Amino acid sequence: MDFYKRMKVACGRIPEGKVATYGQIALLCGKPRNARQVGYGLRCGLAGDVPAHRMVNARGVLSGAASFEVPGLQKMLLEKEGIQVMITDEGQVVDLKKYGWKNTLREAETLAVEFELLGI
DNA sequence: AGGTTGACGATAG
DNA sequence: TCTATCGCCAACC
Repeated sequence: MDFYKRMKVACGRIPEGKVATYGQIALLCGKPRNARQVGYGLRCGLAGDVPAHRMVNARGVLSGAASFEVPGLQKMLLEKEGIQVMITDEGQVVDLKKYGWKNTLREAETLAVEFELLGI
């Protein structure tokens, strides 16, 4: 199984105006304990052209903001999609209750079938 | 081959 | 709720 190829597909499913967590994507990719690899894959561009700005950690923090080309770019992209980004002592944060992607079990299953079909 | 790193996450206290 | 600590694992020295 090619984790990073799966990542590319899974990340592509995150709806505009929503954000997903690293752990959530790892789970969708069939490797629930590989949250760190999701971040690694994005940082190194191993997942190709994906909407990396929609990725936050489990607390809603834009933990990868510093890795974007321009400082503040991730925040800007999110706000352009209607997502409110707050500034707290933890840094730039979004409200997961409001903007977190709540994928259905059906979506997860569909994704799994697709991976099988693609042989990844 | 073995130690370190890190866009993470869960849990105990 | 906040902190400390531990588990995790592919990459990269």
